Amino acid sequence: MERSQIHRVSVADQVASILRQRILKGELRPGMPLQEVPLAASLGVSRNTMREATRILSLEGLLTRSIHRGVAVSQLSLKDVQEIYHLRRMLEIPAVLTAKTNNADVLPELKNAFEGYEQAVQDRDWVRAVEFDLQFHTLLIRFHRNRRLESFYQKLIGELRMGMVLVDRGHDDPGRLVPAHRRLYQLLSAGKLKQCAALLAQHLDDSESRLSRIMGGHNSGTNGKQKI
Amino acid sequence: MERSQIHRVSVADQVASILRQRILKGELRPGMPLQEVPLAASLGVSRNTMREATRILSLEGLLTRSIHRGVAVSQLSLKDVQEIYHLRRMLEIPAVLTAKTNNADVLPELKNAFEGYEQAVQDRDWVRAVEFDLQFHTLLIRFHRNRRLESFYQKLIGELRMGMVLVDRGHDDPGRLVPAHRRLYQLLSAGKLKQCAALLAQHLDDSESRLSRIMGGHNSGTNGKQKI
DNA sequence: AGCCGTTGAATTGTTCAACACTTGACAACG
DNA sequence: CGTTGTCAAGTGTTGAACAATTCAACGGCT
Repeated sequence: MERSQIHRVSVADQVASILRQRILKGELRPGMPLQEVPLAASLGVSRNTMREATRILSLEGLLTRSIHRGVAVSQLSLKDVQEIYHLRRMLEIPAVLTAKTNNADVLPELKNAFEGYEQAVQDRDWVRAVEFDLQFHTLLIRFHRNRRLESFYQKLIGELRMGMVLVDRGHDDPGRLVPAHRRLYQLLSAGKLKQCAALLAQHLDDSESRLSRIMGGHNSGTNGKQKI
Repeated sequence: MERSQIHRVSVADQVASILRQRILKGELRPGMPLQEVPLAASLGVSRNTMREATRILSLEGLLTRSIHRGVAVSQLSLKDVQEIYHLRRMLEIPAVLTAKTNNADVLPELKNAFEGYEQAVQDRDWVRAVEFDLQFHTLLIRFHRNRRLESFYQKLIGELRMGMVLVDRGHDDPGRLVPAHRRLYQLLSAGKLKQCAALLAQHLDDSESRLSRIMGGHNSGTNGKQKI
């Protein structure tokens, strides 16, 4: 009868979590404005609490504040995507290269992640697929054994998810880059780190060009407004 | 008569800036608890606004929230220092290695930074010295040309400053690692990137061991309490 | 004396209502 | 047709209140 932490979280944090999930699942689309009063009322919290929640999410990059104009779900530009992938390359590739010894605990989780990915793709559940995809890469970062880096990386990934979820709903045959994960895992567990890093670099390039192609394609199709 | 941005910042943001400065200057020492009501009153703002400000700073890592127990200025542990220096190495060294072409605009700023550093050390103004020291390294990061990375790095540096300012007040002959900056600049502007990277690695090692030695030394001397 | 439950003040978490300020749209006006 | 004034809607900020929780002090108990 010991709970590691006895559910001691403030309401503001819970509200932030709820909104975060909604954004990451694509329920709240990029560009969509959020009004304090109705939103607070719909969740049964006060306006001040809602403001604290939006403050949290805006510092995470998921919401964009514009003074006296309200908050809106952030919109990724192509430049943002470039920037984020630049960072992913910079962080993930060294991660697998330093993975030689201390991977005993991470490997099973990696396996679980790519298997869940494959399953989700089979089920045509794109939201879950994206989730597993990015969880796999987050696990790679764990090789660095650095909490701050991990939380920074997860912030990045959160921003990406926003963009990914809403394009994957379309078509664009996702799951084409599924087998890469399995192969990455195999190379990693075999200790072939340089090969793994090379494949990862290519995989990231694929992923980036795929995402930015779609985003550039019908940019105005997903959301015409650029404001806020 | 065009101001790029016409002073449009919320009170909460301004309060956060003020507190941030006080923390970074060492006026508010690590471990020190901050009470909402007196603090809000002293700055002439309401409690809610003060709460938004502390929310901001806690997400930056400068303050630590403990539910129903209040906020306190964060305290760096030795493990934190290790973690941050690990990241600094991971980010700064590749930065100088990729600095070959696009350094025209950064170099003058670098020069300005290390000259300001030398001046501050001559004046025995440790706060300013630390500021210039870390500004120099922040400029190195700029070689990556990545806004998100820069703001992440600055968050890291903010945490370090907290720890540095309060140990430098002591003795420990700061300024011993002054000449390194000048030399780094010279190597950089001469295009000797590999030498520069090597020196930088050594410089970071020096800096880390110096800081952690002092922190480990009279840990209980600077602040006995470990709570919150 | 030492242990344990209770009490109560102090502080934070949250709500609520009010007002000031800004924005954006619309209509009146030249 | 463009400019200007007006106005509603929404955010920014305040102040006061109440609920929930912590912490230390108190007092009874063995």
